[in-house]
Amino acid sequence: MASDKVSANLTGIAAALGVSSATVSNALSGKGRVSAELSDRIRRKAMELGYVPSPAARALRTGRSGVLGLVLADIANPLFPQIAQAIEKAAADAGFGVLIADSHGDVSKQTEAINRLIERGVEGMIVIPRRGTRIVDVDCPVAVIDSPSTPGNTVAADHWDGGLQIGRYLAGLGHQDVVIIARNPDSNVQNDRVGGIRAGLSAAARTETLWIAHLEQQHGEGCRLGVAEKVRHGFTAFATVSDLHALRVLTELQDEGIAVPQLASVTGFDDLIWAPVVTPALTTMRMDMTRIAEAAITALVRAIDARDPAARPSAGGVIADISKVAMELVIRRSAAAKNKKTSKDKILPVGEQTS
Amino acid sequence: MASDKVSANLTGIAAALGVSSATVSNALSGKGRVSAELSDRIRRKAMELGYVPSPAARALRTGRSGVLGLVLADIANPLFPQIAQAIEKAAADAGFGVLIADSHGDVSKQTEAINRLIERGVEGMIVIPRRGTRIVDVDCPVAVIDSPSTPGNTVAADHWDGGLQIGRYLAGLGHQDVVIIARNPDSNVQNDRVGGIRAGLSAAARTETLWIAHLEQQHGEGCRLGVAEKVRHGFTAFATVSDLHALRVLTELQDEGIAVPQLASVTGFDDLIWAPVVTPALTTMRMDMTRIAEAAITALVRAIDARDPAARPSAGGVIADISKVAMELVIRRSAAAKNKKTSKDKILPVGEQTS
DNA sequence: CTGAAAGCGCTTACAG
DNA sequence: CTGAAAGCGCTTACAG
Repeated sequence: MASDKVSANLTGIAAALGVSSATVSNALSGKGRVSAELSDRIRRKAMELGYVPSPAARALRTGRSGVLGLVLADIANPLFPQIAQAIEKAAADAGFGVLIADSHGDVSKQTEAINRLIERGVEGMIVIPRRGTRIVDVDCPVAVIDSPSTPGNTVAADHWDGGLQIGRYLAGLGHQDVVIIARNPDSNVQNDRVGGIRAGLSAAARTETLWIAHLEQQHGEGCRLGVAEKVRHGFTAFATVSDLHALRVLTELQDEGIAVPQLASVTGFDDLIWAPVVTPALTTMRMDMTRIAEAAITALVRAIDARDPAARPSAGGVIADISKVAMELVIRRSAAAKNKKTSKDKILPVGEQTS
Repeated sequence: MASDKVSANLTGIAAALGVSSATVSNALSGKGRVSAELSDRIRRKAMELGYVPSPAARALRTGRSGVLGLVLADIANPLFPQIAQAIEKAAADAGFGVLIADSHGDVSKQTEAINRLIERGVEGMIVIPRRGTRIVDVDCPVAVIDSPSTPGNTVAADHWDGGLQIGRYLAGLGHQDVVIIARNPDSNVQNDRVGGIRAGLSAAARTETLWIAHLEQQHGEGCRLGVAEKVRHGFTAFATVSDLHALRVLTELQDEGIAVPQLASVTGFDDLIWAPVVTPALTTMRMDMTRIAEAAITALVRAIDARDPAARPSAGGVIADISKVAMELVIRRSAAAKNKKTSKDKILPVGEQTS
């Protein structure tokens, strides 16, 4: 019964067995300096007493807490679940726990959040920074996940290439008039995606970029995007930089009686949770969060291990690997060939071709 | 410059000032046993040396890590961002850090996740359990956030009442034929919401409940829900148990040319990120995550503090407070009075009345 | 008001 | 193969 347990520690196990705590430690850590027979007895006794090593004592002794920090500009980001899940998994696989800190999109709080994490003894941190912020001068290794265009970036999806793939896909479907939709021109990620989309369309294509932040500044949050109007002006496709925008475009179009994808194609980005379940299901770009998280954690752990323990324990700095992870096109039904009435239940073959 | 710092510790500060480390400790912790003048000098020196207390040493000495665990059935849940953000904030305000653990929806991994957290020295944990799971026998205080109908629940939104409010609202709008949509009949949260909705509708109402899990079992994930068919059979409203389902219903209806809310009303739950930006914006129920998180953290911290430090340090157990936090109806445009063509840009007055 | 000392639970050279 | 000892950096009675 759990209630019979006494707080077992190394000393307790040692005493119960009449051996030294050093031996117990060696046996349990499996460094092989203890005879197999004694090791066995020690392990059994540890089990029996429900021994859990004290992380505090171990951390104090070794100087390693086994904990990483995850700093997010805004936890409420719809992509956050995927990110957090992937980071947590990669960290756990590398033997680390992860402490979260939310900077609530506020630059000054980002610094606060970073400091809180340091005060809790993290050995390194992953930062997904707020647009335009630069992370410097943190007293521990830092891996930044942002966009390859961000200085000091460590890993990122290849957002530009993702845009390129979408642009080419749309071009391949015959679209020549496309509206590109993003939120904020200050975001490197969004700019990369927009640039890629433009580059992927045919050179002769007519293109127009809508920045939602600008629209909302004039008409208030959640305002209409005026996409039906664009269709009337001959645009046949809407390439957005996020599934959230794609959804907004899709429902606005449908609400105005414009059939998707028959009369207008819509594409998103990120393969967010609703992308596969809306009607029509969204064609989108997916990033491999698992690989991104693994790359970030690998770089971080390498930096942590490289730190000379004899030197300043606080040796920090941003890891600049600038490695890019490819994005993958997910073809569903919200984008179709221009001017071709498509059967609703048929998935179009991909006619991919360069502009 | 950061690079000039030597790992400053209490002893270092003490040595630099020619005082004892006990005095430095007392001065810095502000317990007031040190003269104001000396305290000042100590604080200045600490600042100058960039002193950061060692969390490991403090934890080892005091037996308190200052860290809480957050265990989620599935981080990929769209509600997770709100939850994590609120928990992180409430924990930080109470002086705790939060370590995350994802059980990936898997029951056995939930136990693993809990153990990992304990091995990292958390003083208590918040668990948002997988459907139907019961948390028992954890060696530290546990606060469960689930549904008030879940045994061992600590705090929860009042899901049943939320359903009741939606049901009454729809009844007030004149809806007599409503389809209730949920995913999984094993979920207490979903059952509470469904039960509440039914109770809120007029006794004479015709009601039908669609379980998405059943549909998908037959027709595959992301299959059509067949809502247009329901409209043809005289149903005028779709009360769903999540904005994700509401979105699915909305787009399917729109895709089939059925105008929302003119021909069919749709309601959701949780006020997820897209609820305000789709067209028409979703009428939904919002839960006050901040209050839920605060209640959970408060109960948890109380339990942690109540633990007799002289007794088993592992004294655990699930806190059963069963407190309920009211949900709030968010009226937007996706639900409207039955048979009344509404101007698209007008928000309907609430005609709330009991069945 | 200030200090000397013990001890939290580990790990790691170093001896034997 | 096993053990005695030191020490990680703090906090906390206890003396003075």
